[in-house]
Amino acid sequence: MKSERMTAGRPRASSRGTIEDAAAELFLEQSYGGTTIDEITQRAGVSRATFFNYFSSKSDLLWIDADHAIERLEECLGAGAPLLEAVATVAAEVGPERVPLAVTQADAMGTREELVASGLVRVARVTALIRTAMAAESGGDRRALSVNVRANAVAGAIVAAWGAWIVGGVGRRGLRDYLSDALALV
Amino acid sequence: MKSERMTAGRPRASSRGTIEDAAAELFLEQSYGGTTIDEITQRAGVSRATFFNYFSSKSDLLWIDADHAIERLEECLGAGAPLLEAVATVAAEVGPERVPLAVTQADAMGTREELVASGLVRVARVTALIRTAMAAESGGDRRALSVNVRANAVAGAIVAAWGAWIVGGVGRRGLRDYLSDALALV
DNA sequence: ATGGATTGTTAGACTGAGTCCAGAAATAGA
DNA sequence: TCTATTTCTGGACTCAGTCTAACAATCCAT
Repeated sequence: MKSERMTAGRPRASSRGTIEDAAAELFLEQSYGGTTIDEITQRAGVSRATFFNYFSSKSDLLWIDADHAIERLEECLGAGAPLLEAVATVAAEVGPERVPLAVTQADAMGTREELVASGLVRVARVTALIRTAMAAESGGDRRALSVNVRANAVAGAIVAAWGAWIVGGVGRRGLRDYLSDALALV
Repeated sequence: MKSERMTAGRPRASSRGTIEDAAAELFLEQSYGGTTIDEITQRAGVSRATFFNYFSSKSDLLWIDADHAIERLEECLGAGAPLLEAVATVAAEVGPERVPLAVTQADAMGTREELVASGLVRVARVTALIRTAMAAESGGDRRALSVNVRANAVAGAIVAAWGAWIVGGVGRRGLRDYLSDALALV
C-alpha cells in the first residue's frame, strides 16, 4: 500500500527528504515567509516542478508531522478502534521531536494569516474524523447538532492539549497527560 | 470613531458597496473560483488597486456578514457584557438574510479548500474573543489549558449552531434557539 | 539486446493573488 | 488660491500554483 518498489518505472530520487531538509534549513535561516519555493528546490538540487510532485502547497512543509499523525488517526479509526483509544494510540506515537516546524516559525513571523489558515485546515480534518467516529459509535446522524457540538468540543480539547504540550511541557510531561486532562473537561 | 465625514480629503465613491454587489453577481454567475478580482473591479467600474483599499483578500468577500457579526461581538465584550449575553445579543441581530455568500458558494466551488481555510480563520477569531472573555470572567490565566479547552468547546458550539441554523432552519427557527440548544451541551 | 510501458523529473510558459509606489483627482479649510 | 488630506488609479513587480510536452530511468516481454 505504501511505496513498495513492486512495479516498473523510474525510481524516485531522494527528492522528498531532500526537499524537507532544505526547507527546514531555510526556514530557520530566513523564516517561512522569507523563503520561496525556488530557493528551497535550488538548495535541494531539484527542479521546481518536482516540489509539487511531493507537496501540494508550500504550507504543507509546516505540517508534515501533524499530517502524519492525522493519517494515523484515520487508520486507527478506520480499523474500528474506539475514538478515545485511537486518540491515545496516536498520541503515544508522537514523541518530543515531533514539534512541527509551524510552531518554531510562529514566533518569527507573528501570527501570519497563512500559517493560521493552514493549521486550521488540519483542525478541521481532525474534527471531521471525530465527527464520523462519534456518529458511528453513538449510532446518531453525522449531521445532527448534538454530534457536531460534541465533536467540536472533543477536537477542541485535543488541539488545546496539543498546544499546551508544545508551549509548556514537551520535555516534562507526555502528550498523553495533557490529553487526559483536556478530555476530562468535556 | 467610524467613518464620520468630519475631515477633509477626497470623499469615497460608493466603491465598497459597488464592489460587493459586482462580486455577488459574478459569484452566482461563474462561482467564486471562476471569477478574478480583475473581473469584479471591471464590473464595478473601479480600478483593481481600489479593491485592496476595501478588502484585504478575495475571500473577505465571502465573509462580510460574518465579519460584521464578529466585530459586534468584540464590541459587546469590550463594553463589559458577560459572554453568553453578548453572544445572545449578536445572535439576535443576525437575520435570515445574513446567510453568507460563502455558504451559497460552497457547492459551486470545485475545491473548497480556500473556502474552508478562510472560514476557519473566522472561527479562530471568535475563539480568541471567547478565550479572553472567559479568562476575564473566571479570573484565570488566558493561556491555561482549562480555559483553552472550554473556550474551544463554546466556540465549537456556536459554530455548530450557526451551521445548523444555515443548513436546516433559517426560515423555521431563530439562530437563538439553535444557540441555546448547542450551548446547553457544553 | 530491443522495444514498449510505466513512472519520475524537468523546463518553461501561464494565470492570478497580493504588494508597492508615484501620481492624479477631489474635497475642506485657511 | 493654496495646502493638507484622503481616495483613486495605473503599472510594475513577486510569488504560489497549474499545466504540458518532453526527457530519463527503470522493469518486463519478446
